[in-house]
Order: sequence, then C-alpha cells, then structure tokens
Amino acid sequence: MTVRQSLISRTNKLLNLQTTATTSTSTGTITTSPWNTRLRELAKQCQFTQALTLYRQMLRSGDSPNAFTFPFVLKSCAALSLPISGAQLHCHVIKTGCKREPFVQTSLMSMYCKCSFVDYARKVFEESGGESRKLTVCYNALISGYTLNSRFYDGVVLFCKMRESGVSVNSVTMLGLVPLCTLPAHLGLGMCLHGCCVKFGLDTHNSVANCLLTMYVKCGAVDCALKVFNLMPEKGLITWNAMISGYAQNGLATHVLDLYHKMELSGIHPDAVTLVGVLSSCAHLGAHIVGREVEQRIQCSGFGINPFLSNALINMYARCGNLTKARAIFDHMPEKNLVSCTAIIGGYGMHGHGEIAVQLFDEMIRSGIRPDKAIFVSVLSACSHAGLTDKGMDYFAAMEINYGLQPGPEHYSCVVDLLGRAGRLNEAKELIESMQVKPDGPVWGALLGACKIHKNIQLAELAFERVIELEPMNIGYYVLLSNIYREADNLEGVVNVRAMMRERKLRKEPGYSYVEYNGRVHLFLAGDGTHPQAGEIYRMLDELENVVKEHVGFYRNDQERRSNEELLSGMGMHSEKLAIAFGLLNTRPGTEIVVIKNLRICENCHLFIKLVSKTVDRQFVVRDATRFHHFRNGTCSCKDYW
DNA sequence: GTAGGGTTAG
Repeated sequence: MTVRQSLISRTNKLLNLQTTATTSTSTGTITTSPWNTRLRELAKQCQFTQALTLYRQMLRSGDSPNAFTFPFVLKSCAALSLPISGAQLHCHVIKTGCKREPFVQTSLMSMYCKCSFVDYARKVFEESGGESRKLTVCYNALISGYTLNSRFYDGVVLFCKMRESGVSVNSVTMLGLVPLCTLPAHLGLGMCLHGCCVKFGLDTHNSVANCLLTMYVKCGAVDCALKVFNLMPEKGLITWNAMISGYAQNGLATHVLDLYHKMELSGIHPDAVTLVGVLSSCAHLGAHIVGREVEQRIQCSGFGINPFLSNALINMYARCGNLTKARAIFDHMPEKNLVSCTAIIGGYGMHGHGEIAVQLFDEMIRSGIRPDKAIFVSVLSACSHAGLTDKGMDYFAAMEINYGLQPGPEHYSCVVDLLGRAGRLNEAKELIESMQVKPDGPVWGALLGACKIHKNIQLAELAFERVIELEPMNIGYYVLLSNIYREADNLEGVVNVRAMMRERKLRKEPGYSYVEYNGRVHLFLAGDGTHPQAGEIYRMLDELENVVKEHVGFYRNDQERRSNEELLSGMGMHSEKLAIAFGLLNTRPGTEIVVIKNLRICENCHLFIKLVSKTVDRQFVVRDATRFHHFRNGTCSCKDYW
C-alpha cells in the first residue's frame, strides 16, 4: 500500500466512510445532484456544521462527491477552521479525480489559507498546472491567503509574478492584495497598488475603493483616505463605516462625530459597526451626551445584544466618568469577554479604584478567560494609580511566568511608574537597564515623572537625556524637567531647558479644557474671553478665588499653608478654572461637573478645585491626559500624587 | 448548480 493509499484509507476511516462503492444506498433514489443543491443552500445560509453532516450522510449513502460538491464542503471547513477535515477532503478530491478542476483547486487553497496552512495552499497552487495556463482566480486565492496570514513579502512577490506571467488582474486581485498594507511602512506600496487600480480601471469599483480607503487609514494616511472617500460618487454604508472607523482609529474623534452627522444627513442609516466607531470617539472626547444618544439609538434599533457594542458602551461610559453605568452594562452582559474586562478594569484604574480593578481581574482569571498583553497594561496602570505597588509587581512577574507574555515597553512604563511613585527610583532605573526590549520614550518619561514627585534632580537629568534622544520633539518632557528645576530653585537649569526649547523651535501645546453642556461642547483656552458668557465666568472666577484664598488656612501646618499660598498667588486664568466657573454658572446645584483637559492638570488648578469643592459643596471630575481626578469636599481621589 | 474579496471594540 502506498503512503497516499494509507492516508486515504485512514482518512476515510476517520470520516466514517465506506471505501467500497458496492453497498447499496439507504435512500436509493437520491442522486448526487440533490445532495449538491442542499449543500449549496446550507453553505449559503452559513449552516456549515449541517453542511458537513450532510456530506457525511452523502458518503454513507454511497453517493460519490463530484466537482460541484467540494467547493461547498471546503468552504464549510474553512469557515469552521477545521484543517484536518479539510485535508481529508483533499484526499477525497484526489480520489474522485477532481484535483484538476479549477473550482476545486481554488476552494482547497482558500480552505488551507483560512486554516493558516498557507504553505499547503501554495502546494496546491504549484500543482495546478503550468504558469501560462494558470487562472486569475488561482492567483487571487493565494494572494488573499498571503494577506490573511500577514505574509507581506510572499504576497508582493506573487503579484509581481502574476504580472510577469501576463495573467490578467481583476478587482478581486486588488481586494486580496491591498489589505496587505497595514502599517505606515507599507504606505509606499499601498500608493503603488492604488496606481495599479487606476491603471486597470478598477478604482471605480466601490469595493476596491473601500479597500484602498481602509488601506490608507491603516497606514495612517488619513488625508489620502479622505481623498478616496470624497471621490466616490456613491457612498454605501460600508464606505461611511470605513471612513468613520478610520478617523476613530487615528484618534480624530471630532472628525468622527462630524462625519456621523453628515452620514445621517445623507440618508444612510448607521449600523452596529458605525456606532462602535462613534462610541469610541465619544469615549476619547468625553462626549457623554452624544454617547447616551447613541445608546438610546441602539435600544430603539434592536441590535443591543451585540458584544462589540456592549464593549464600546462600557468603554465610553467608563471614560466619560460614569462608572456606575459602565458597571451596570458589564454586569448585564451574558458573556463577558476579554475586551469587556479590559474596558471595565481600565475604567476603574483611571478613576483610582485600583482595588476593584484587581479584584475584577482576579475574577476574570478564575472564570477561565486568558489575559493578553493589553489587559496587563490596564491592570498595571490601575495598580500604579492606586499605589498597589507590590500587587502590581506580582502581576508583572506573572505575565511572563504564568502566561508566557513577553512584556513590551508599554508594560515597562507602567511598572516604572509603579516603582517610581512608590519612591523606589533606583529599582525603576535598574529595571529599565535590564529590559529585553529597547526602552521607548514613555518608559524614560515615567522615570522622569517619578523624579519630579520625589525631587531627584540627578536621576531626572539622566532620564531626560535618554527621553529626548527618543522623542526630541515631545514638548512635555522639556516642561517636566523645567518644572523640576523650578521647584528646586535651580534657575540655571530652567534657563537651559528654555534655551533648548527655543533652539529646537518647540512651542507649548495650548492647554484647553471643555465641558459638555446642553448637547454642546464648551471649550476654554487659558485667558480666553471669547465665550458668550465670558463676563459672568470671570466674575464667578473672581468670587471663587477670594473664597479659596480665605480657606487656605484650613491646612494644618505652616509649611503646607505657605506652599499652598504660594501656589495660589500664581493664579492665572487657566482653562480648567474657566471650565469649572462655567459649570457652576450653568448646572444645577448637587450635580457633578465633568471637565475634560487635554494635558495634565496643573498643581495650581488642582489645589484650586480641591478648595472650591470644599467651599461650594459641589463634586468635580477632571479627566486629564492620564486619568480622572475626583474632587469631593476638599479631597481628591488620587492618593499618590497630590 | 460550483471558486477568489472589502468595513467593526481595548
């Protein structure tokens, strides 16, 4: 018996087949054709398990599959990711003499690719006849397979070969090829492929244009994506979705909301995909009210059970400061997945509820969900914000030991922050030096931040030197070092940093704050007088400053009082303060005022808001670049920093 | 009667 015969025989045994065709069929009357018709129906309705069952029944009945049978069955194996069954089918294909049928070959290739056996697909491709006879569909199947398996180089080489062999390229070729470009480094090739599409007149296909648009988005070339979008005469739901999620992925949250409104005006109804993109942008902006409207829309439209949407809602509410609502949605989810847990844990972490975050994480592990790298970022940052140093270090160790996850720079920056806030600066520095991967800007930046808290100038200078090698244009680090020098009365240092900033033509990003009120975003810049209520706002601010100055004396010792007086004496018209004054003027007593700040909230404002929260009996939540600060009755939720 | 393809969450 040859190897192939033995494989076939084993395969047939596995599939419970009759290798002899002599047994009479149980149904008798049924012929191959009705089996195929039924298989086609099942595959069309995505009932893949049933399709495979039917195929087995067919074999048991003694009917032989033919070239019209295999595409449906192979498609079912691909959809269910069953490579062994797929390989067994491959044996049946050979046995029934169908291996020369192009329809069967392409189905086989697609099945192997979808099951990640792309080299088997290549084999089928190579066995499928001479280059000159090879069909476009064969190339298409393998090219899309390379894309699916992120084999960038192989995909490009095969496309070149296809062009050289003179095989004609069609829209499906481009649909398979264009998504190979997923990184900014691939933009050049992506533009080249765009050129090919234009050359072959394929860029007018809506599906190809959608694909090009998405490619540009993934390569970070949002302006190119927008050009493709604007040139499309008829924009369907998928096109709008691609552009909306493209903006969302590139952090252009305000563009998302604008486009969402335009989409509605154009008469296209959003679906779950659209709303996921919109919710993610609401989360970035802290646009609570728009987010709530989206939730109502979901409830009306009846697709509320989609786990993607639930996760997006949890994320949105958590990042808008409404943890209660986020938790309620989380608790009501019938099946919580890793993403749901990441969203809720990240939410608790940002709000300083590290204990709840780690408790939820432990529960998740117990429930059998395997953590990934992303959730460890949430957990570690939750620990660092809540001062759970040892717990955080335990998780960091468990990452690699228990779950085989190699920590990336994003984890190291959390751990450096964790150790740094706890004052363990040297340990933090040693950790950076021991890193397997190259430390990035945020890692050294975390150390620099910790040096500010613990007033360690020497280490700060080292961290600064490293961080600006990596991110020379990031203004935040210069400001941080300058402030460290200022606090230490090292004027020479301050002057030097300022000189460096001037030399490199770095200008401070303007700080702004906003409050969402009455369905609109009210934006404030420091010293800004353009708001319609500016007069009232400044009068309110005057009043508040007087009240606050009187209450500086609440503090226990002279040193604390003096340093607070010093802080308050430098009071300017900061954007946070304008936003708070606006909130006090316009919202009902007793309600919480939520302010979003693009940069880190400054110490001066921090103290100011703390004192205001005591004297006017209101609660404030300020979300800044890294976290939430809850101010209530003269205290702030942050235990470690302020 | 059959194959190859595009958009979604942290």
